[in-house]
Amino acid sequence: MPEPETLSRLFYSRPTVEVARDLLGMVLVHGETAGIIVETEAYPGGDDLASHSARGITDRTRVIFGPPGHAYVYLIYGVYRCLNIVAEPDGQPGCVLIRAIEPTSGIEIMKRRRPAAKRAESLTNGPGKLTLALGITRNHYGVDLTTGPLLVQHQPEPPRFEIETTPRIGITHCADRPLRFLIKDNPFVSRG
DNA sequence: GGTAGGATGGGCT
DNA sequence: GCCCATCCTACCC
Repeated sequence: MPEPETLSRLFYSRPTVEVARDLLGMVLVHGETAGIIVETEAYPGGDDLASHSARGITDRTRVIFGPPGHAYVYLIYGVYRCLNIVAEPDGQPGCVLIRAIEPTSGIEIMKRRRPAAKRAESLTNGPGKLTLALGITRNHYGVDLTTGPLLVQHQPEPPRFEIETTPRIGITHCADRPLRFLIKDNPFVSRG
């Protein structure tokens, strides 16, 4: 049984869409809690007006233009936090929103952090839910995911799965672009 | 089964 | 001052 391997900087230093697809099936780890990434969205920047980086470098978007493999965390609707992972080579914008995970470790801890979740499937089936369950806050803005304690690893024995592609959720600009990726028939995605 | 409305704060014009 | 890459509750089939 091989040891789980942490994804390297090179993994993230590729086109945003490729990184978004390849992150499916990887394991997101934070402390005692962990889960398999089952749903992502690509925000490639450039002419994609849905991307926060589309209007250039600001205090908030600076990390998206920096070296890949770092966390872009932001506050949404004044209430929740969304976790993104920076892609593309250093200097080019692009990040991947983690939208849902399938819990694998620390499920009791997650339940304590998510008292509103009635079923196991609702623990982490949304971007705001999974950051609560994993204990991710804006203090994680800019942290390096290749070193931890927040990191992404290969599954030792990855199962086979099909990838479904759809438009992204909850955006107004470029709402027709097929940049959302999910594991087909996985019950832990935010919506089928 | 479904959805309308509110919470709540920071980023940008 | 307006706009959100969301979630939960209440209420209605």
